[in-house]
Amino acid sequence: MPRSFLVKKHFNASKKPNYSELDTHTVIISPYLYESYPMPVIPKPEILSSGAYSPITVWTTTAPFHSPLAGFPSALGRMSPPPPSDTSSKDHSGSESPISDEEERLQSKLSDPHAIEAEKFQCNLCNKTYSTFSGLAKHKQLHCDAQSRKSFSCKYCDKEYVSLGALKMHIRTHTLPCVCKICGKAFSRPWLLQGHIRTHTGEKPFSCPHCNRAFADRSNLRAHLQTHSDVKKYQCKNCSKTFSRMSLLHKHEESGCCVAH
DNA sequence: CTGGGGACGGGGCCC
DNA sequence: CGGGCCCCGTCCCCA
Repeated sequence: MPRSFLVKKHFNASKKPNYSELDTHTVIISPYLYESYPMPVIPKPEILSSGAYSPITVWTTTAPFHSPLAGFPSALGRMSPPPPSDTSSKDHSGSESPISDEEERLQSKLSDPHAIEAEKFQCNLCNKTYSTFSGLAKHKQLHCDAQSRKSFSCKYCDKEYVSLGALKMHIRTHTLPCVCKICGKAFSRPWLLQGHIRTHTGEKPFSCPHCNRAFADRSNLRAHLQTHSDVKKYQCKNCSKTFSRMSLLHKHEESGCCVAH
């Protein structure tokens, strides 16, 4: 599911949202998120505290020798498939399996003590080194990972974050503290509100260097700039036609070009 | 139908 | 740690 459109569906009935309904923020938020939280919901400190904080439990994590974030679910970032070289793409569903795999790998090296000597097992968190993998694994299990993999869970949905700051930022998307004084619409962040206010004022601070056309939104200018480019950003794998927007490429693909792979 | 614009949302990064 | 900004992305609408 697209990440940001639970919110908007409520306005589908008409072109322009009826903000008069926004006496509370209720309309903005998908109701199922708040079954137990009658609106308006003001973010309260406790949602960030112990209840939401659940250490360890989350990461069934990946490659022991990568960054602590290596196994972080894609919720944190753009969905990019793991590099093929990431052999840790084994099934991590069982907490023991990664270790077992590594140990298995080591077993094959046991015949060559020099290899073991050369391959120090270093904790990527505290830089301690171990001569055996199991030593490192034990260390990580008991010390570093347990501390580093703290997760901060959103009280309103099931998202989890590695930092409190990230969680707080996310929670704003539920509480929508920035309210437009003109129409009452609420936003998660001040700059989103700023952009919205431009729709009232007509201010368009971003202008195209090629045609001087002005835009209220930088992203829209960026998209517009694509229209001046011969080779656009999104290319069809089949016919090499390029498109200024991903959505246009998708439409193109769905309309038939790439159907018969 | 297609291409483009408008409005908006979310995570990450930087200061 | 928090705010501001950037970048990427989506949906909707219209010419």
